Amino acid sequence: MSEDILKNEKLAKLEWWKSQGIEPYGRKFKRELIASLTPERKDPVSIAGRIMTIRRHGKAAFCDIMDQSGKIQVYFKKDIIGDVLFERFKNLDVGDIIGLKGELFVTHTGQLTVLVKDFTILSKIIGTLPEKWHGLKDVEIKYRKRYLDLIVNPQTQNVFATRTKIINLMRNFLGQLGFVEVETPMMHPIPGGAEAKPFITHHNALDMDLYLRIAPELYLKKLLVGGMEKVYEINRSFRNEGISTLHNPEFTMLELYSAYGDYQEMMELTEKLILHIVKNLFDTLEIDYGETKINFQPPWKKIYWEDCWKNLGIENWRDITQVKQKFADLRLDTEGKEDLFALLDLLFKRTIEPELIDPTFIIKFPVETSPLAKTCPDDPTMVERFELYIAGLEIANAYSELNDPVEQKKRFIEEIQRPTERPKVIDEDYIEALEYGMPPAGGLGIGIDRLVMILTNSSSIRDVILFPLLRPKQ
RNA sequence: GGGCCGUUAGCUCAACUGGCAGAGCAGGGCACUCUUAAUGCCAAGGCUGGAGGUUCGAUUCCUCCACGGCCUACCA
Repeated sequence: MSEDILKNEKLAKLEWWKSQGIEPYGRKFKRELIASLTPERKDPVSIAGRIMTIRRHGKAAFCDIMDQSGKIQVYFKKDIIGDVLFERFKNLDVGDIIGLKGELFVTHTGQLTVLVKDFTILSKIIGTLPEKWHGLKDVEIKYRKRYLDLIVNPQTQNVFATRTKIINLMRNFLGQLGFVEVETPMMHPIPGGAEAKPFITHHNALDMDLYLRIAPELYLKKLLVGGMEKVYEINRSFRNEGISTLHNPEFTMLELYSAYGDYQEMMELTEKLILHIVKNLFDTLEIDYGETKINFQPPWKKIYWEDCWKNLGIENWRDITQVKQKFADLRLDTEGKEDLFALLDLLFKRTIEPELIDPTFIIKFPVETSPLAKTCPDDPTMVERFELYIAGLEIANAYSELNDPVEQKKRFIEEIQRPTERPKVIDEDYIEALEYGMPPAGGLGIGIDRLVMILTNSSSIRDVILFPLLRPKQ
């Protein structure tokens, strides 16, 4: 059956409704939530929702009506609603949105059902819903037409309800600790706060190029200078890089800063925050993720970054020949990389990262990889920083914030001297802010999309973003 | 950007080594006033993602293109 024919049949029904003097796209309808209905209810009920199935039996029919709270069976009976309404009922389709009034009863098979007394059409479907039994499986259609996915796949509703819950749990946890939620610019004159290729846009009136933010970090720390001591932003950031099961060009992070704290405090906070979420979502601290089980039981494992290399048998990770030798020993391809940190990063990804299933903090990183972090008091070549890994995914990144403006400027200069596709500009505005004195602070970033992936057992970031970026069809 | 795989009816899927493209659901008609993947009967629905090529003959083999998936690269 071609799509046009199906559509024309629906359009004919639409015309039928109009010919009866009924507007098939209705207005406000006073209704109660389907999930609130219980068998004890004796008085008339009023509900609205989408028709998901119709089982016609000549002069009667059963339908399932779904609203966001749930689904209930309703019973249309000709000798109850009369000839006129029953004729209207015949011109309803699966997918139509209706409002109805009736009384609850329980069928012979024990199912709570609304005996319809009156109903009205609120929105006529013209398209055709995907099949009721198998649902919508084609991932391309799921992403492009997320509304269809949401209508027919209850699991999808679940994932996004959980996503919202996670973010709400973050907000109430942080609120209780006295953190203030703020909003900072998403259009930056100079991209900063992370090492990533930015998107460029243009402001006409000011005739200036702007960059979509790659991270809110520098603005949030200006707020620390201003005396806002505990701030966070649940931020959409944008990175002009590849797309994968772990990367969407726009993604959501939690970034927070706590004055007079440090990375140790951030580690405790991270553990408590994620445990707060896990405990509220599940009855257990052990959850399934794909084929593996993740155990969130605290305290979480802590491994020094430097020890990762010792454990691999690399005596001195700064010796690039030892690092290259390890690649050779493990028969791993260096993929043409020559830079020490690029090689270490790759080796970490190949050998260590996949093993970090239960939440694990990797602690203290080389200063070269962390231009915004404070160095360790006992070792100026390393910084007070950690990354949190769960299920082999990098979930969080935090450090003791560098608040020395002179040191910061030096680091920026070193940074732009390394090869990068970013504009070679130092954010003097940020340096100037530091010159007015930023309190020592701990800062933390958590990848919300990835955390949601883990807590909803999703294998692709696209499954936790309502409208992931796809190339336009045709 | 590279490699591999996929694309068949509105949806979910078949079609062996090249031989008339098939089913369930949805939609249409008929019957049916407690069904719930309702049931029974009838009819319809396709340029097999697009463009070329090989062949008597292509959903099937080859080339190119489009879109997607996985891996990989880029990536704090």
